[in-house]
Amino acid sequence: MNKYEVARVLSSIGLLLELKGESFFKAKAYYDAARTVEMLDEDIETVVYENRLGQLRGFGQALTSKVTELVTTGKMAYYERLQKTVPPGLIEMTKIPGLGAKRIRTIYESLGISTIDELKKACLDNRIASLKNFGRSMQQNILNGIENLDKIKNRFLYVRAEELAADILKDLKDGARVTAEVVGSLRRKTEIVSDIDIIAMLPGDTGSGEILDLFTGHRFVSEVVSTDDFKSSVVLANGMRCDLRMVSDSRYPYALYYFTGSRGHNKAMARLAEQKGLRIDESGLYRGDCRINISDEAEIFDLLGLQYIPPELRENTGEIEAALRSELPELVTGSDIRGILHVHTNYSDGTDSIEKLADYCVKEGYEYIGICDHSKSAHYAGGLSVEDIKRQHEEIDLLNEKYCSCSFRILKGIEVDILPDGSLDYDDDVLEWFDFVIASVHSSFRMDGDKMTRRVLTALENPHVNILGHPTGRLLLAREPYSIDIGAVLKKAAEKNVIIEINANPHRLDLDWRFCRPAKQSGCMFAINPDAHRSEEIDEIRFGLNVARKGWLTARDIVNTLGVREIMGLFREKRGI
DNA sequence: GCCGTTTTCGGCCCGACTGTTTTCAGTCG
Repeated sequence: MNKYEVARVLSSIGLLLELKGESFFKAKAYYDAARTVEMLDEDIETVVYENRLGQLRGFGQALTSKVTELVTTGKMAYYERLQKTVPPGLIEMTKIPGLGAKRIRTIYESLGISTIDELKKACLDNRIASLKNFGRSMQQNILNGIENLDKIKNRFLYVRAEELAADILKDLKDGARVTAEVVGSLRRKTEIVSDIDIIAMLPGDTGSGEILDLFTGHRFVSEVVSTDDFKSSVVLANGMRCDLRMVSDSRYPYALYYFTGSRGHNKAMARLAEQKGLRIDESGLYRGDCRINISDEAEIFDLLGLQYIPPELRENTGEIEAALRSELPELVTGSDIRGILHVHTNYSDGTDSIEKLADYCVKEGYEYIGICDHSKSAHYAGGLSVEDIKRQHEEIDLLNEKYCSCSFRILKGIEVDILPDGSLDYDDDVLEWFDFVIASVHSSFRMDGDKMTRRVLTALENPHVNILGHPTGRLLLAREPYSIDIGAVLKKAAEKNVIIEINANPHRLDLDWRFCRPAKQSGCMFAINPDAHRSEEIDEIRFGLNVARKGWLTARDIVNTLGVREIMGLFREKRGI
C-alpha cells in the first residue's frame, strides 16, 4: 500500500468525522496526518515495519496503531465501522458548493435527508429554506448546485479518460495483436470528454471474436450495452461510455480520420471534397463510385490538396483554410520544452523538497526549474512569510552550487496572490528578491466582472509581475471561470509584457485553448507550467502542451522553450533590471 | 486526535465572503 492510498483513507476519515459532527480538531488531526504521510520522503511500508510511525509529527498512539493496521493488513476496522455510520449520499452532498459538513448534518438530522435526490425534492418542496440559518437564497444555491452536478454527470476530465483508454488499448494490442487507436475528442485532446472511442483493424485471417471478448471482458467494464460482429459498446466502472468499432484494413485509415474529426471539421472536409469532385465519408474517399485506396490517414489530406492537419486542430476553427494555403503552424512539442516553471515545494503546500524536485527535472533532461510557492496570505496553503523566503533563497543558493557542475539552475520564483484590490501580497522591495514573479487570484472569486477585471489589470501594472497565473481560475467540472473580461486582460498583458500562463494541471487547463489564438494575436507570450505539488506532477506539463497545440501555438510562442540565460534575460528585461 | 506542558487539559489557522440575521454561522481557499 503506497502513501497516497493511506493518505486517501485518512482524509476520508476526516470528512466522515466532520459529517458525524465530531470536533473539527479531531477531523483536522486526520487531515494533518494525511498530509504528513503524503509528504513522506520514503516508503510508508518501511516506516511502519521499522516502527517509526510514532515519530512522525501528528502521530500519537491512535493514529500509529490505525495506520499500522491499514498498511500491514490492507484494512482498518475503525474506518470500515465509520463508513457504515454515514450514508454515502452525505459525502456526495459535499460536492455541492456552499454545503459543508455542518449544513449537511443539519439537513440529515432535522429532515432525515440522506441522498441528493431527496435533497432536490426537499428544495422544490421549500423545506430547506425554513431550516435555521438556511433561507430561500441558500435553497436556490443548493438547487443550482445539484443541477450543475447533473450536467457534469456524463462528462469526464481528459486525464481520467486517457488513463482508461490507454489501459484498454494496451490490453487489446497485447492480447489480440491488433492495430487499434483511440479516436474522437480524446484524440483531439479536448479538456473534457464524454466517452472513449476506439477503432481497431480487423485481422484479415481471423474473425473479430477474440478482440470483442477482450474488450467486453476488460476489468474496467461494468456493463455491456450492445455487441455485434463489428461493434461493441460498454459502460466502464466510472460510468463512462466506451465504444469499439472494427473495420477492414482498407477502411482503417478512413475510419481513423472520420471518427477523429469534430462534426464541424468533417462537414467542412466533405464540402471541400465535393468542390474537388470527390466524396468522403467514414468508409472512404470516392471518385464517382470508385474508392481510392490509401495506406494511411495522412494521404487523405494529400489527396484533398491539404497540409496534414494534426488531430488537435480538427475543430473547424480555420484549420482547413490554413492547410489549403500551407500555413498551419509548426506546433510546439514536448521536446521543445527546456525548463519547468511554477512548482510548489514543502515550504508551502507541495510535498517534495526543492532538491527532490530539482533532481527530478535534471533526470528528465530539463535545464532549469522555477520554484514558486504560495505567498503569505494563502494561509490554507502555508504561504511563505518573509523569513521563509529568506530561508528558501539560502537553500536555493546552496543547491545551485551543487548543480553548477551539470549546468542546471534553480530559479527563485513566487506565486504571489493578487489581493482583492489588485495589489500584490508582498511589498515591491520583497518582490525584487525573486528571479521572476507569477501573480494569481486565489481568493474572492465571486467578485463582479468589472471589479475582477480591474483587480487583475491593476496587478498587471506592477512592474515585478512576469507571469499571470491560471488567468480565469476555472476548475474543470467543478468551478466556473471567474467573471472577467479576458480580452481586456490579454490586451493589458501584451502591453505590459506579462506572460500568460497555460496552467497544465488537468483540473485547470487555464488559459483555455480557445483563447490562445486571440491572446497571440494581441501579442501575448505564454508559459506552459505544471503547477506541480510533487515531482511526478511535473510530467503533467504534457496536458498544457495539448492546450498550446490546440491553440495553434509554436515553440516560439512559449517562453519555457528558451534556455536559462534567455529566459532570465526576458524576466530581467521586463522588470527593468 | 495530538501537543505541550501548568502531567491533565486547553488550544489547535484565519480572513473574506455569503447569507442569514440584526450579531452570527458556515463555507471556502
